Amino acid sequence: MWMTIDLNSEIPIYSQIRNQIIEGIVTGSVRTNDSLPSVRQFAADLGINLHTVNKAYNLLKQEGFVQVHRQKGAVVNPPDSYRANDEYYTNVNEALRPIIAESLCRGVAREDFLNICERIYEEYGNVKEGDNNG
Amino acid sequence: MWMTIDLNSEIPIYSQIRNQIIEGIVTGSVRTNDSLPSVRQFAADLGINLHTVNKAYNLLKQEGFVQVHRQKGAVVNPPDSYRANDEYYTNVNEALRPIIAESLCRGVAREDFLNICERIYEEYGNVKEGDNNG
Amino acid sequence: MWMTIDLNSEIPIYSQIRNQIIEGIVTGSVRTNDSLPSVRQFAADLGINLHTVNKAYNLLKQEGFVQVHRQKGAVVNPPDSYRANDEYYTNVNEALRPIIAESLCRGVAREDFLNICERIYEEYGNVKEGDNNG
Amino acid sequence: MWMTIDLNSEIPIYSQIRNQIIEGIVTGSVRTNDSLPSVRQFAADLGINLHTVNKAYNLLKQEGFVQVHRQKGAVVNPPDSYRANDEYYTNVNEALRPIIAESLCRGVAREDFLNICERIYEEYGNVKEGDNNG
DNA sequence: GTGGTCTAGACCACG
DNA sequence: GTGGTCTAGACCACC
Repeated sequence: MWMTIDLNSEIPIYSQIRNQIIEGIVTGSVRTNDSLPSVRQFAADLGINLHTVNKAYNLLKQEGFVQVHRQKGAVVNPPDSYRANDEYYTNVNEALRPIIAESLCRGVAREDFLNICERIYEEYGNVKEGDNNG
Repeated sequence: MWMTIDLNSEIPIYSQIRNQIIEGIVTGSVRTNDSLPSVRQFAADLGINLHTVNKAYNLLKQEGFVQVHRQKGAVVNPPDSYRANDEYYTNVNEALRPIIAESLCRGVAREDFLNICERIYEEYGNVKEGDNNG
Repeated sequence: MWMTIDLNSEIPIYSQIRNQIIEGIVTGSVRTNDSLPSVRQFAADLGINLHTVNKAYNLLKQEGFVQVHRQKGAVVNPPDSYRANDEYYTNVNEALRPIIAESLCRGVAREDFLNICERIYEEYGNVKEGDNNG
Repeated sequence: MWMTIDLNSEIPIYSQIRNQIIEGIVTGSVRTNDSLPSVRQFAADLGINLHTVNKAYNLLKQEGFVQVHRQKGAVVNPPDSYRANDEYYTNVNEALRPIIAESLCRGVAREDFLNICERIYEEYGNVKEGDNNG
């Protein structure tokens, strides 16, 4: 499967998995109703422990991205299940504020910062609201 | 000192300290050549462990924001010491990518995301490159 | 047959089947001496595994609700076969205690909780003792 | 600590822990801002694995009952953090419906069922809304 | 000292 | 075969 894990990263492995699955949803390589690989399969492929994959899946479940199924494993929810809500906007704000503060502090112009964001958006192919899957 | 620590936050206390000192540099409440409070003083004021403040200072030192003198304690460097470099741009990109991916996934339009960023910039008073302190 | 299975529910499918058959007895859509569908038939109708239906039937048998014949399949017992006994009262108590504890904890007034119960009773049409079937 | 674990119960150990801590909040033996025992300590006391206790604490955290702290461990939230909301009422309904259906089916009169509930309420000392702690 | 992460391996419930 | 639970033991981050 399309995924690279950096065992030496500060980011926990389960977060890396979670992030890349979300990326997959954005880029269209993971679609609504797709089943993710079984925890055992995926763990074997990535060379990590099955519990680590399981934790990633449970995190995605808790965030509304997937539903965990007895037989089919983790199945990707339709986009409506994880539409941005107030809680999410709060979280984004809290995540962005220190990043932006540091950028300002380091002398990065607002335009430059916004350009970085735009470039990332373009990487993801300018997916628009509602087009990401389904 | 102007600082609020949330002991219940998921963000480590030393990161909260580091973030707020950077915010202070951005807003001008912390200036070049200012001495930060001594670790003992600061720890006592915040009601936290001395080692925690020390860790925050060492992080800031490592990132170029301050210099640690034996006598004067942690002293804020001039802006040139921590101008954005390639390494920083790499880090910002890595930090932003999963945030933007999740926003896309959750159906947040690019314009909305950029507006959130702009609003944070305005909170910081539209500080421009080079104006932040000194 | 009148039954909806939620494959995504946390409740095991065999429990869902068992619950809905009990509901059927309460509402009168399943009567004493009725034969339940054959495991094969039922499994095919619901699009699930044959073993799952079998497990539900065995559970119902063990609880006294049905009898399993070789020919007629699962046949609904008369109400006397599954009248509440001490064991049942013990079970109900054990099931209700954590639910009530949590309600209290979350600030739900006793009257509100009892009203919820009453409303469910009314959904089931105020069936009275002994009137449920037969 | 006041807690009894039944290793042979169908109810997972982590659920038993979670239930009894909620009971503790209701009866007043666990109060707002109390720290629960450390996962290691508690696991040793109960003769179970530390991860099992950890899972219980994380469940309580997710449900709003506690906050997990780096130093103080799991700290009980004020009642406002876990006031009943619409989601909770939905869950209660779903939990009660099969219990009530079975009671009806087994010939338990509505009054008897409500009496069972009342008796449990009295076990918990007729705690009223808002009186449970704080 | 605390909890968080990860590994390894077992058994069970589910279908 | 799947995920869920539990155990055992390791290392690390935090304070």
